[in-house]
Amino acid sequence: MQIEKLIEEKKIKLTSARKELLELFLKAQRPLSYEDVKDKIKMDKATFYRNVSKFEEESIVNSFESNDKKRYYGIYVSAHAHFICQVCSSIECVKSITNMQLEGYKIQDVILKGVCKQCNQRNNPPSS
Amino acid sequence: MQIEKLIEEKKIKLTSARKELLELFLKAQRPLSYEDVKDKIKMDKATFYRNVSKFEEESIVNSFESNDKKRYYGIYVSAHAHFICQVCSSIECVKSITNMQLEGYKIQDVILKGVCKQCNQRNNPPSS
DNA sequence: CTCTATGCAAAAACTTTGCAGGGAT
DNA sequence: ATCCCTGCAAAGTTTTTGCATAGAG
Repeated sequence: MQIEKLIEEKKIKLTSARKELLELFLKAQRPLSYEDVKDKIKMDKATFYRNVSKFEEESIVNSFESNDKKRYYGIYVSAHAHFICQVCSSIECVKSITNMQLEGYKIQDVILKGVCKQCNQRNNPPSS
Repeated sequence: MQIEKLIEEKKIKLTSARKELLELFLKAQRPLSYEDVKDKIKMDKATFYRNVSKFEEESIVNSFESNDKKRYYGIYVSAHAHFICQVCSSIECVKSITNMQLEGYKIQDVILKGVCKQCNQRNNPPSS
């Protein structure tokens, strides 16, 4: 199974808390905050933060802050952008922006901020 | 002068605190956190946060979080990306990535995360 | 003069740390 | 059996709010 593989190659133990957490991240298909996670599974905040921190060290997940002040974590997918709507705070994965390059730099994550399709249409309906 | 123009068109008062703050943002040429600001000018945190929040409402500045947990604020410049190094936490403005577009979305800011030139070279020297 | 902005202090929100007990290898 | 992980509680950090005073238009 995918999760065992993710962990086994790294030097950390696969505990049941970690398994639950990674399963959730895989299922979610979008980055999650501690608040999101604790609504789904019973897990102490210390355990959550210590584990995502460990996962980040091992490059299993990456994270970023939204405009709602919370940090969001998700399974690391290279060349995969996230769009954060400044109006409704929704987060979407954007697959079309993949091969961005900057000479000499290593780009690990791309975050786009702005107004999402829905909010955009709500404020500027196509008929106007 | 630039600052009076920025403010006068908006519906907020130009106080001396706001003037100092905007001058600092203009001079800095990079986004600043409250910690950066209070090292340069004497300003209470409440005043800082209330003002940058007001500036954001008026689209005078925009903001984002770094990986150091702090929020950074700067004069709003459209189509202007920021690169945040995950190793040294430095922030750089990237002018070469300007015309990114996503059908139906309004992109207001682009944040790139990764490893900057300097840290990249330190870990993978060109000679190796 | 009126209404908004400021500074201080206290509170809030999110994240981290210390410690004792529990679980994986 | 050992060493890392977990949960709880307490502390830490950054940001927000309440209130009385000061300042801008």
